[in-house]
Amino acid sequence: MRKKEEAAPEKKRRGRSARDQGLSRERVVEAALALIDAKGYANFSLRDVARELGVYPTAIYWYVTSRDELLVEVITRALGDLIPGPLPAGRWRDWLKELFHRYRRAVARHPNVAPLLGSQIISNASMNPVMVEAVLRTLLSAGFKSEELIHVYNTVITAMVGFVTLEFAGHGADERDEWEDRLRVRFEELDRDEFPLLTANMTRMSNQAFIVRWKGGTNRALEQSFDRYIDVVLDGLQRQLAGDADTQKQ
Amino acid sequence: MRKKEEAAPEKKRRGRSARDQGLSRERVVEAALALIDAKGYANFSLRDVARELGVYPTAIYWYVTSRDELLVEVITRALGDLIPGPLPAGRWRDWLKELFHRYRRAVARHPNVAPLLGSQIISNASMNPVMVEAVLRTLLSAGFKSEELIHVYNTVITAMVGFVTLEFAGHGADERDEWEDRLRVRFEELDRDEFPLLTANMTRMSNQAFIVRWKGGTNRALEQSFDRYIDVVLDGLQRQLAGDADTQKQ
DNA sequence: ACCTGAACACCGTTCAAGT
DNA sequence: ACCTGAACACCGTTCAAGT
Repeated sequence: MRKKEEAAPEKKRRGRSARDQGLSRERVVEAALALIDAKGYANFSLRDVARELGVYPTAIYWYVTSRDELLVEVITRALGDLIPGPLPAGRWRDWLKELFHRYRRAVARHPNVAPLLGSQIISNASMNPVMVEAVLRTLLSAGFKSEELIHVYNTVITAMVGFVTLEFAGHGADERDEWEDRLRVRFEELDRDEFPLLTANMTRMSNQAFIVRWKGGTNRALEQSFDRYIDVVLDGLQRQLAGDADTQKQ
Repeated sequence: MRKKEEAAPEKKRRGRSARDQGLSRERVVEAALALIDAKGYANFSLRDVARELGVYPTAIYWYVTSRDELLVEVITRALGDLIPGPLPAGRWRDWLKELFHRYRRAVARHPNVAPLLGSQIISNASMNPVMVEAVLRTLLSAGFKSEELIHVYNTVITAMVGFVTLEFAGHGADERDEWEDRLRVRFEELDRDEFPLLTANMTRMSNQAFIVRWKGGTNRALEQSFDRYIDVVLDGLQRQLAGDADTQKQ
């Protein structure tokens, strides 16, 4: 064997030739994530994964039942372990803060998966009961009552996912330049009388404000905003907690 | 004319036969949104739009330069006008609350566009300078300083988009049932000792909590959570405002 | 058990041609 | 100006067949 490498599915054997000791679910997921990292989600295809691994497209289906199932697995792998270690009692704010930052760092490492987060099947699908349990524990220890637990929980998940998704789910690497130009032009054309605040704050806002920015968030520009956002949410939660205590006393 | 309806591109002339007085950009966008509403974003295709309008797929390109451009237009149409009317000075909380609710109501009317919001090209692309300007005006009138304006602005946009995207961007109508079953099974299998809080709060959380819920948010189940979330954000913003005032006095 | 190989029913988009 | 019609280079997925 290894005499007649006939290159049936156009074996390109790039890098460390992929077909070494057969496929596995892990190798398929790994290849998929690598491709999304490299070429963006918009250009992702199962057939590319197969090409990369040097097999026929249909071989993938032996390890994964559909494209969507593969994507769920990719997300799970990209996010990794998010749960902070246990913290001293009363430090629930720090625990949540750490959770949010871990999430952001994970997505920052794989910005091209962002379009899949918070939308699509994936948000529900990659649900991790261990994380849910840990968040609930933290919130109860903070003093939230179990009637309101769901709502506070939802607030926390939104806080974690919402900002970062918006931040990184710009356009794929390819389309970026094109959109940059279009947006820039649109903004330079804005009337100063009609949009006084927007034009006045242009320099400050460009590339740092959602909707207005034209670069994807692969850089650290929005980290400040993220921290401010987290503080707002945590302050809000704490106030609600204080409010509960008040109504309890009455 | 009208004698030889040869049905070239399989004219199905469903409903009020589509080809009445020629195409237009508006009719294309309208048809696209209607299709997404009816069959979900996952099943959306340009060719379907053409079929619906009784024309060849390539005819679409006369009114729209690409699939993505069409989608941007669809979003814009689905969201409609979000900006609340002017409110008495000092009522910035109410103004923002109204903005958030308008956004949620718009998405609730077209839940299938949710996967496009907050992710994809679309968040930036459908940027509306009028809205940006209005938000900035409200925030400045609330007392936020212009150095921190961007960060507060980003917080507001996240608050608006994040929750609602998560809420409605479940699975398309088709896939829903399948995922329902899988998730339900996963949860019924959870160990009570390993996940005490999760299993104890099962009844309360199912269908109401992100990640845990298996039904898409087409119903009103999460509206309560949304209102709580909004309060948290607004409380948080107000506290930051108070904090600013304090440091200014020192 | 694991993968090939052919085939099906689709896509978005380009481009020349018609009217 | 507006649309047809053919064509290109792709898709995800199914299923029988090989080893």
